[in-house]
Amino acid sequence: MRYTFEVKDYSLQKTLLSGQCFRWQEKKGGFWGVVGNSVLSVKQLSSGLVVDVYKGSISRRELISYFGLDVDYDLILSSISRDENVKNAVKKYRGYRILRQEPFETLISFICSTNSNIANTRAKVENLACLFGTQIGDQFSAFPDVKALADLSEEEIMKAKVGYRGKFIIETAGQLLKRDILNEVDGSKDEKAVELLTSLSGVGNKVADCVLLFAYNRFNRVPIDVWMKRILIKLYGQSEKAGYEKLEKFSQITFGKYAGYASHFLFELARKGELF
DNA sequence: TTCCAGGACCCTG
DNA sequence: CAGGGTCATGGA
Repeated sequence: MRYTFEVKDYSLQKTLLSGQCFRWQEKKGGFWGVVGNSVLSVKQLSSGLVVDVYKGSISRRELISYFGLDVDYDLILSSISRDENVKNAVKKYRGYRILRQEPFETLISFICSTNSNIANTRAKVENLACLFGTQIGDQFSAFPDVKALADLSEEEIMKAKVGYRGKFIIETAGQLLKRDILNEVDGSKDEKAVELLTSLSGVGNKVADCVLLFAYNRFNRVPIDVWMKRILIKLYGQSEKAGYEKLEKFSQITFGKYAGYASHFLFELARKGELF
């Protein structure tokens, strides 16, 4: 099955190799990855995207959702470009998009990201999928479902090299098995959503915001990681010891309704050493 | 060898 | 609630 999407200003490279998702790999001519239970190959055209469904099935509507093709990108860019630094970042990084990923996978992935780096996180997430997810074809695996992770012993999950996060992952999956918090988040206002997410083991403010931004597309959420903090201190005169909420609030006021989008442009540039 | 990486947790003061 | 130590793992 093949889908084509006409879209301008969409860079697969910038989007899929950014720090928002962890399972895409670039091969000759395209990107390969797993979305839900489908193995996809995605190629960049000047006029848009071509998605080949290699295994499993997925609808056009689901792809539009996943790749975030249903947003007004021009509106977002013009909104965040009112800030000069962001405007500059957008010039160099135009085409970067925020995906709309599956919440559970996003949640576990960002638990894995804590006190780690992106490359290492990718390995952990891939290990979890290979070891505990349903195999699709001979080279890919779906991300494991809630029950598959909840049922693991600490010893078993250590095989995925997730380190001390293993306990958090098992506990969080167990909590979700008892109560469908990720569904409740969907209908909750931001403050309540953060409260629900941070009630999960291994989830603090930063991971909660990543989930809200990358899985629920709440573009006003601004994950304050070490990079964003550096940016806010060096470029916006914020205090070294400002707390999380203060920095996020400042970002929302400074960058506006799509502050999360703005922060990711700055983040991607900063971590490449192109911002300072 | 030591330090650090998209932090969170737990314990003190 | 602010400030510390601690937590596996891999790469520089």
